[in-house]
Amino acid sequence: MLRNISYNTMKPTDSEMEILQLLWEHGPLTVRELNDKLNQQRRVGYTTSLKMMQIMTEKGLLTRDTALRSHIYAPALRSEDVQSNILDHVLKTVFMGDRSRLVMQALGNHKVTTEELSELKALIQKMEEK
Amino acid sequence: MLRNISYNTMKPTDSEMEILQLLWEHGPLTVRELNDKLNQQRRVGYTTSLKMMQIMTEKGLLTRDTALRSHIYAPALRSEDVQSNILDHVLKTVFMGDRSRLVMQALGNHKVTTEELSELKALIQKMEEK
DNA sequence: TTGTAATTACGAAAAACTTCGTATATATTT
DNA sequence: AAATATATACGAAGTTTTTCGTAATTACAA
Repeated sequence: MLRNISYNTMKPTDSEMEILQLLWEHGPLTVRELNDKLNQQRRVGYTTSLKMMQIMTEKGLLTRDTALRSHIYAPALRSEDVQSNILDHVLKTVFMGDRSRLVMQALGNHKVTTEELSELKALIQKMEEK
Repeated sequence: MLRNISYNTMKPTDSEMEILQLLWEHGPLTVRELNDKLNQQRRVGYTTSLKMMQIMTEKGLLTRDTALRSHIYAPALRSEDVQSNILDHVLKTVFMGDRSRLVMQALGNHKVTTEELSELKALIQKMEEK
């Protein structure tokens, strides 16, 4: 079956995100290694992880090195790019494009550390300069 | 078939979000009315909208008034609550809980209006006071 | 080298989501 | 009242996602 490449690539499912997060965090892994880490979070069969990673490779979410018997998988995209695309999608579909409402929602109702606050102020400063 | 109530209720699918957005925007609607509005965005059959709305009612995403022949559907949840829950979910699964990174991502790479900037500064002000 | 363990490939079942056809009931019109 | 239009209910097909079993292949160990 043919799988989508470009558009859907940018909004992985929750299960795909789990795998991507582990690869971003730990670097390229074999199926065995990834499945072990995944099983520290929840129970998943080995062939399930294998199949997921094969499909994600078809979709262009992962790349793999087949030089050795145990293939080594890596994310095909930078985490920032995937994050940015998902956020854009949420912005459109959930917040109807109202970016400041999204930001308010993200900040409001939660305590923000002083460190985060100064980061934010710095960012705002930089924006005002332009 | 049994449908999930509480947890999945809070993260509607994209199609469900389309319907919720229209109801939040225009208030309670009949299937006919909603389907008409939906068809201003894309082509959807009447019974498709009907079925979606029935399922969403089962899930607890919508309520309906069956007093008249044409049932009237309304969102069961406030948009802020759904937005907040989706954002929390994205925060966990996509940003690994790093809230300030999410905010930076939402602000960065996009031009922000001066109006949005002052809103933001006001919010930060309020946070610093606590 | 023969058997055991580990790996990939493949297919398919199960579950969730999306779409719509058909049947049935209810109202409206002529 | 009969024909026509409109609504809901129901079932099911088509898609996508998730899960895993089995077979085939490759390495390792006795």
